[in-house]
Amino acid sequence: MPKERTSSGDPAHTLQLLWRGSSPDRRRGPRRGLSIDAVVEAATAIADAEGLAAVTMRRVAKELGVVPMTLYTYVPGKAELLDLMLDAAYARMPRTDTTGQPWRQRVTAIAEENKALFERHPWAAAVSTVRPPLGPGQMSKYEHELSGLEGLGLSDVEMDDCLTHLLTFVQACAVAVADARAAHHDSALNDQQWWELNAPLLARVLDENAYPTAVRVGAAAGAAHSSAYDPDHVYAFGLQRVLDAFAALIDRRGNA
Amino acid sequence: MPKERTSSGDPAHTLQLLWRGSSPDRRRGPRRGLSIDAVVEAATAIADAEGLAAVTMRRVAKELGVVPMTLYTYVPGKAELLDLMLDAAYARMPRTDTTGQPWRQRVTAIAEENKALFERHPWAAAVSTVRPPLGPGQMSKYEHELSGLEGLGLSDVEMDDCLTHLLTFVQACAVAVADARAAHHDSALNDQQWWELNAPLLARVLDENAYPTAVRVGAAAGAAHSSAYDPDHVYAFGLQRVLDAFAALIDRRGNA
DNA sequence: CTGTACGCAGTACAATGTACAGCGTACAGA
DNA sequence: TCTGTACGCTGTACATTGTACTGCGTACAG
Repeated sequence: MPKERTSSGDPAHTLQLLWRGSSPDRRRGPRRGLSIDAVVEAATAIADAEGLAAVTMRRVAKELGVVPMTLYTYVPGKAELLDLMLDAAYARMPRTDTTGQPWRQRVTAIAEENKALFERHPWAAAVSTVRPPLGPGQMSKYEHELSGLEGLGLSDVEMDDCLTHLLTFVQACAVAVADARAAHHDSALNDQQWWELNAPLLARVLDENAYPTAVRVGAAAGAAHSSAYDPDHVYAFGLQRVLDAFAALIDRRGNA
Repeated sequence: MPKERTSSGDPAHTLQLLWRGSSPDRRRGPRRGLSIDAVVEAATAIADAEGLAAVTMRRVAKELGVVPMTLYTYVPGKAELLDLMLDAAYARMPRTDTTGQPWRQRVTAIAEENKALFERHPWAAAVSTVRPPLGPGQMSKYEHELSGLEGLGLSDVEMDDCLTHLLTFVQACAVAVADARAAHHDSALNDQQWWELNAPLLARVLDENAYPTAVRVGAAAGAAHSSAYDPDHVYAFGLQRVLDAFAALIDRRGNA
């Protein structure tokens, strides 16, 4: 499926919510029983504990002791709620100060911070960021991460390119982890069990002569990690590749 | 959201479907009006034209001139249908013969084949592959792509690692494109229009002094590509990085 | 004191995957 | 040739989702 969050609402209103624009004038009527932050916090708690699929308007409302429709007086819709959740999560990310450290450590720190984000909030990997939440959290994150890439001799455009490349990689890893978790959740099998169940069945229908390389390499990879797909290894291996790639780009620039 | 497809059904049955296991004995009752292939083909046609969200059991059934529940006599459920769609798409991928070419061209060819897959079938990017469809299409694809990585001095495990890294990257790019398409579809705005709408609003709430690097780099990146996010550029830039990374790994191995 | 704006609640609807039960067909065995 | 049964297909039904709409009561502005 395409990812979640396709806010079709009014951009101005969404931005006002993200930046917590003050209420325009004195409020009439009964006092508000909740706050945007409370709604976002409740939704985030549910998502952290049970995954994004558990975040339904009814569920969030129940958690807050109100009826579902009440939420719509705080948030225009579910898409905007996801925007707010994501920007709040960005805002809460610890931002390591790596000034003075060698660039590989600085880039690694950026990756680790994002990895930690997705470990604390696995659902965040599943939220589309092609139209990012343009809130203070996102801005501050972007500012912080770009700072880590300054002084390497990269152009501004290359800095953005490299950051995008790095974050795309980390998010892709997180998506895989989240998918595995979701599959585990509603198939009652974890990845290893699933493979152990399928391997012998596959061996029966698979002609080893037809796929010699696949069988050989697949066996080697399966033996090397405990399972056929080891997320930690994919991340560790991939991060080294990304660092090597940046090194090549930086060297090229330095010699030019 | 987590991605689609969490087949909770019987693995043995799913494998039998993927490999088109013959019906065990002589059939009784009325003759079948359709075939698995027809169902898979119809679903794929809908997904290609209107996205994965348009693929509902009711819609597929209507396209085939049957009632929704009829599909369940061909396929155990929607998850398995997605498995079959994906494996069929894998099977149909053109497999370029790159024997004898330099390794960069061979790796590039693998990337391009996958990019083409996602261009022809954008929905494929949104289907989770942490538990891949273990069918003939997937197997043949894996065999083909591994062959392209042989003879580089990489170990079997490294071949698998590199392939995973490459495919993860290409799929991540495709996911972004698919997300943008989906957002365009149900917000009536394409990415460029969305940015043009948000940029001036953002400028009003954004303190330029608080995010100097972000504003500077963001402006440069936005000016360099026509939009703030250019999928083609992200792919082209990223592929070069992946190739550089592989080069570093291969060189290291060669010198070891 | 009163009118009105606004927070909150309840009902309602369309869309989804699919469980379940019934109906009719066409082959297996007589 | 006749009949029982396995099986393809249909129709109805249900739980779950986001959210539009309507009504009620509150608390501040005048």
